[in-house]
Amino acid sequence: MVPTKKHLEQYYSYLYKLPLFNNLTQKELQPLFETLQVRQFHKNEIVTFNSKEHSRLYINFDGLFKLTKIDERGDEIVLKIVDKKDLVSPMHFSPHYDVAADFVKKTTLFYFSQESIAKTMADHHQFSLNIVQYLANSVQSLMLSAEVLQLKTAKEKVGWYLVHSKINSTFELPYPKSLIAAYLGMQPESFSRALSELKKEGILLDNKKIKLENGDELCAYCDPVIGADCAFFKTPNCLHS
Amino acid sequence: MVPTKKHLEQYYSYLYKLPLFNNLTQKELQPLFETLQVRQFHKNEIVTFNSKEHSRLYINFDGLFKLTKIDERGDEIVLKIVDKKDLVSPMHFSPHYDVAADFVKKTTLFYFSQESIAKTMADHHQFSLNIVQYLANSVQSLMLSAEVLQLKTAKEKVGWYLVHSKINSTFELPYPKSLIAAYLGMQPESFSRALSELKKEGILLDNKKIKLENGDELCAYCDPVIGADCAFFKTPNCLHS
DNA sequence: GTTTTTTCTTGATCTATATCAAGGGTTCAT
DNA sequence: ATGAACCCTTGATATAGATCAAGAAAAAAC
Repeated sequence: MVPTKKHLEQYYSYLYKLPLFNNLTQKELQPLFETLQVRQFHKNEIVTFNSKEHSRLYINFDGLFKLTKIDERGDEIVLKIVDKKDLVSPMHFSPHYDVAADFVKKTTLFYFSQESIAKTMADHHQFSLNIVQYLANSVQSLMLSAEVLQLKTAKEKVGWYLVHSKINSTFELPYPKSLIAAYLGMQPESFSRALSELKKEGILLDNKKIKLENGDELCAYCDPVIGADCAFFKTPNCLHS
Repeated sequence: MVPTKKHLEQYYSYLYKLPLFNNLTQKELQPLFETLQVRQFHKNEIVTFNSKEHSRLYINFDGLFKLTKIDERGDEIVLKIVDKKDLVSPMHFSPHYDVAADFVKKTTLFYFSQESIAKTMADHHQFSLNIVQYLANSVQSLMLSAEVLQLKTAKEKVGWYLVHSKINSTFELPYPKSLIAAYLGMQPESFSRALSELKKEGILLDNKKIKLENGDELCAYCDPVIGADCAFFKTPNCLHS
């Protein structure tokens, strides 16, 4: 899909603000931006992202999808919830690896071809650094997920997710509970039961809004990486001080 | 530790062959190699790798260790088994993330400071590309681990690991069973029981050597990424054909 | 080559979470 | 407003793998 001129200006200013393009000027980015492509996916569509047909870098402009793997039995893991401004780069996968993009909402993705990205990396060292930063963040968040999924109990997983929501998105659960449950590697029933356990500790979920009795109940479920973005990080009240 | 001149030559030719330095000449690498540092760790030593004190890129020259996270209860996950020639780059972690390096054998690590690496990336675009490749591989192998750990049963996990060993290391289990069990997120007892299940399918482990009755019994546990390195990949006998 | 230590196996039991089943809320379309 | 999906919750039951315990085998130390 080729976007209209009018939209393009709007798209460029959206892109320009993304961390991927940090410390690069509009002028430097212009040649890359001119290769921008746009594609829409409808709700419930499922697309296989492999490096053969999707040797690209995708940016979620608007919408929501999950990156998943499904096995022969139909069991699924959610590798990543891809919200607005998030990236996915099948261009970095090996030719034999693939994941499914499962669209939760109607979604508009931007993408750049592997060649455009490679050229921009060659022309602007800063862009290479940004790509490295993006991949390093991906590595770290996958390591953190592995830790959460393997070591935490159901209640701890849910508590941990609520801390994230508290710190990032102003006390609100950003997605349906069943999506979060899948991301945490548990069944919706277990998620629900974990929530009722947390209620006993003064942590209440009222129509997706997190309500706390004292305000510090979630600190027990925090980790230092997400904690660093908390207003109370390393104050006497914080566990990571 | 400053290595002697005699050792240095040997070290350089070792390094030069690593994928990290693909498509770079000895001459291009010389300035980086001159900043090489070496450190030894003894068996059972545990070191916290965080980006504050370990803002470096480590290369395992000789020995074996595991990258782990341990929680308050003492439960551990193994994020990666780091064998000879493998890399770990705490320099890419956020300042608040850390992992433990738990040395299984006496180990000699090489390392380069973040500054040396950054300079080499700036001077040689190819080196940036190699760093990107290394991180992309890390992302992919973490995604694959997540899949294996979450979706597979104990027996399938062990079968999957045996396929790896079969394809990479000539039918031999490279590490103690308890280490592999930990890497697969299971107890040694469960590993042992899984092995006896596999025995019924004609898959026998005789003193770390994998013995198969017909030769194709492990194919059921293969994945396409590791499968691509198998001699029979995409032949009629292969499940991924 | 014998002892000591570590690793592995096997059996009995326990437990957290999955699964199955059914009812209660919300949201959306008409 | 009313019905139809869909999502969530709660209860009963099942189960894979953990834990506990003890013995066997292998490796390391002397």
